[in-house]
Amino acid sequence: MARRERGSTRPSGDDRQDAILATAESLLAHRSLGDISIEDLARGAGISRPSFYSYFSSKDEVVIELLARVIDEVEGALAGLPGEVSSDPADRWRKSISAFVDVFTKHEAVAETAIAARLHNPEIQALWARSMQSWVDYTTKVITSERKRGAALDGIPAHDLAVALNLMNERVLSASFSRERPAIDRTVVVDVMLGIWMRSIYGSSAEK
Amino acid sequence: MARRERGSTRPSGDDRQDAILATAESLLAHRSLGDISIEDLARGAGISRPSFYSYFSSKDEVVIELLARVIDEVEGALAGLPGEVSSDPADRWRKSISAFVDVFTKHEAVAETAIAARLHNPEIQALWARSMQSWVDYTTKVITSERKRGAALDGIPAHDLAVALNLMNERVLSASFSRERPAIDRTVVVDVMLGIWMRSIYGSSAEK
DNA sequence: TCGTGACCCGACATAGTGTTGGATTAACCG
DNA sequence: CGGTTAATCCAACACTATGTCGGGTCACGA
Repeated sequence: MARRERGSTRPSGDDRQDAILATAESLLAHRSLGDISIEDLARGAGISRPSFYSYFSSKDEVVIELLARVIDEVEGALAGLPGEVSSDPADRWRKSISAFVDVFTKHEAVAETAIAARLHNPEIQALWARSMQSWVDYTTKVITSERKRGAALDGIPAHDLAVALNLMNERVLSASFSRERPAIDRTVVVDVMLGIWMRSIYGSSAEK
Repeated sequence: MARRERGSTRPSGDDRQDAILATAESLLAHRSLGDISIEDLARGAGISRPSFYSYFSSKDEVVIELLARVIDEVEGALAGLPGEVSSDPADRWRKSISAFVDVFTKHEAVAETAIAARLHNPEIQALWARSMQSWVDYTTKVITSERKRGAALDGIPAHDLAVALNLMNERVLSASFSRERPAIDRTVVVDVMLGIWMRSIYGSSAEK
């Protein structure tokens, strides 16, 4: 909000802003936010450090803008998911978990940066929370409808279950991508997560 | 490593080091590591800022020492857990999850700080990883033995399952304690986690 | 009492952030 | 086509925090 107060006679304004964002995303692929100075971002965009502040008031504001764009994509990905249960529940859940994984993969650097930066920045925290909330709401809705038709187990409140499973995905993916240890190999990570989702939601009967 | 090079004629040396650690832990209860300066730690321990460097080479070194002490406690907690299956599996898993939760709760500030600081410090990352690895190894061992006696489901590799469940606990607890949203209420968080563990390991038959 | 050495801190060097005010330049218009 | 305007730029400054160095200080043992 209020990230530029210049007028708009000159044509170069928005281009410069985009250049900063592009520089940030490309630098974040190789270094952490803390290792990138505002000077680096300014130089990358072809402007001086003070001029940076005409476009963003801090490094975090840049991350916020990058994250905001990813979140728009998240909302889109969710809208593309089936609202009703298809013939094969496992297939449906795999699709939605894969959608989550796809967003995470495609914007790996931004996601990792946001996860780290939210710890000291309430605004980033709020944005990330909004994104997670979208997934949780969707998950809760589907679990509830599966329970209504008698396919899914009761016992754990649907919302709590949805929160735990989505937080698990966030953490497990983060560990897999950043090659921490312990972690799950990238090649099987979706299968493992899906397995836990199926058993937690439906019980053992749902195993493949 | 090599965190003090003074000799040891004067008696005050180790006391000062402990004073720094105590100051750090108490300040971390209210502020994040980034909001605490070395000056704050030195003042709290009754020494000047330069003298701080006689005991620790950076703020992170202080965190490492605090975390190392917590980890010693973790190893102790694990040793106190039953190695064999008791009459009621759910009860046994509740005990081990509670042990994890207890450590996390008791050293909440250190745990949260370490989780945040590991993102930019490989040594903290390694220490935390070692702690998680302990839990994962224990979990893997128990799952395997439960499978051998035919009580637990096959399907997901035991190690992968153990990693995912332990990472879930880490993330879910962290969210509950720091009052993020979405999160699970503290009063039910153990029940929710236990429910997912039981269903993932045993299937629906294990529900209470 | 004096020497020794561990310990302490004043003062410095460095690096990054955020701000300011005057110079610069493009667009517009009379 | 030169003059006015206003957006844009950056050199230089102020501030904060980190990490370092070297000389001063104090307790102890001889």
